[in-house]
Amino acid sequence: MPKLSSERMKIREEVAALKRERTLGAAADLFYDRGYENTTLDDVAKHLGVTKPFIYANIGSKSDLLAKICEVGVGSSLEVIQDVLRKGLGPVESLEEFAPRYVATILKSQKSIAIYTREEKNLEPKDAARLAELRRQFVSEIERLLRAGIDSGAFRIKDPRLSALALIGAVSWSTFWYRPDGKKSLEEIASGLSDFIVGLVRSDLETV
Amino acid sequence: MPKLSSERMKIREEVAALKRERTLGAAADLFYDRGYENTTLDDVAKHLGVTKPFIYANIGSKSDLLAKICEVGVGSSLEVIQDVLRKGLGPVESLEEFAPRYVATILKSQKSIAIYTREEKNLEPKDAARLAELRRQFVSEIERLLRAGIDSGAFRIKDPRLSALALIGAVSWSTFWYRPDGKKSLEEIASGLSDFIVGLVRSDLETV
DNA sequence: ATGTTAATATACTGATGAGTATCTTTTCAA
DNA sequence: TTGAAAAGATACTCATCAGTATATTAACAT
Repeated sequence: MPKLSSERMKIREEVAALKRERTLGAAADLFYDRGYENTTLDDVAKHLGVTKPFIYANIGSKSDLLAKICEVGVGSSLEVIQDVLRKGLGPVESLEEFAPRYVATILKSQKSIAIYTREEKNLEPKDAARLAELRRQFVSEIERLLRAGIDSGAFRIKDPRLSALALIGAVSWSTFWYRPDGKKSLEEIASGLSDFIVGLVRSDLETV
Repeated sequence: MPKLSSERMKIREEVAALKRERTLGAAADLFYDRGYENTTLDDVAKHLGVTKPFIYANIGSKSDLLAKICEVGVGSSLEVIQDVLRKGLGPVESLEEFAPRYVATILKSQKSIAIYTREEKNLEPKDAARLAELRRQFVSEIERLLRAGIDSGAFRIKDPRLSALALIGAVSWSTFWYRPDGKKSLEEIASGLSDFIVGLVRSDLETV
């Protein structure tokens, strides 16, 4: 193996990253439109203008591809809540910062979330377990936020866990009906859904 | 073909119905646990103690099986909202009657709804279109109910369509986390989620 | 320039599973 | 009882793909 300058290494890595990104993008488009089992690796390769071994060399097996696509959405959702909680704001402020960012993140990673929801059973058990753990963490952070709001009297809800699941459901479900080219813009939906959520739990609002 | 008495016909039909019901049940269990593509018709037949031609004779192809399973949940949800609206109650009363019945229906047809959500891409286009139309009708009935409540000033929400989708999402999402053998009973969840929904839209409640 | 290695394509294999043709058993009317 | 038809099992076919061994081309260090 020839020694490479760090400059060249950098380019190599960037090229590799680009290939992975494009491959994941093409695969996500196809998995989203047709479903995982109705998409062959040859289809994905064709859409990239390459052939199957290209995918195996750069990403790995079909289920590796799926796992990497699924990770995007859960991963970024978790980052949002953790980032908000890290600031140590009060429950109302936290929720008001979290809600619009969360909805926007979900809509932006629409395909990833939809694919994860639909195709979880096609993940390798190892990947499924890893992602389920991320999801579990996410739910439990939201629950923690809601509990704090209940304790402080700022939220009108009773059951923090059930409310967390309902809230997550209301938002996650949007990945099935949202169309980027629809009447409402991403921003309008994010703001509408987010008002809905905030109004949902806050006890001091008459109309949202 | 020998002429059969109507009595005998009745038994025949009941037997056929029983076979279909059992077959759909076994298939739903397997599709729910492993996913559609990870379940073979031989698996389904094995769980029924029969062989593949039994399924073809009584139901049809694998995707017919899927379509019939998916229809259960959407169908019964639609029935609930239509039944409630038929009574011509006010928006608040309608919502209060609808919510708990809807959640209970969804939880009872959990597998059907989860399978439909996950496996829609594996339906024949014809079946997919038919079921999508049922779903569209359902959303639009809920939207109508919410709009009535907004017009009468009883509901705190602004956008009836977005709220309908959020509400449906909050409930439908439960099919992914609900476990019949979990801590909370179906009734507890139905009541909790339903209070959440009602409190969500009503403007005259302090705490739900 | 040139030899070496990395990247990618071509062309294959092997397993799988939906759907079916055919054989066998059960049911039941007369 | 019997024979015809309905129900179902056995045993196949045939297409599809994930994954890979091998051949080819491109990149690049010296």
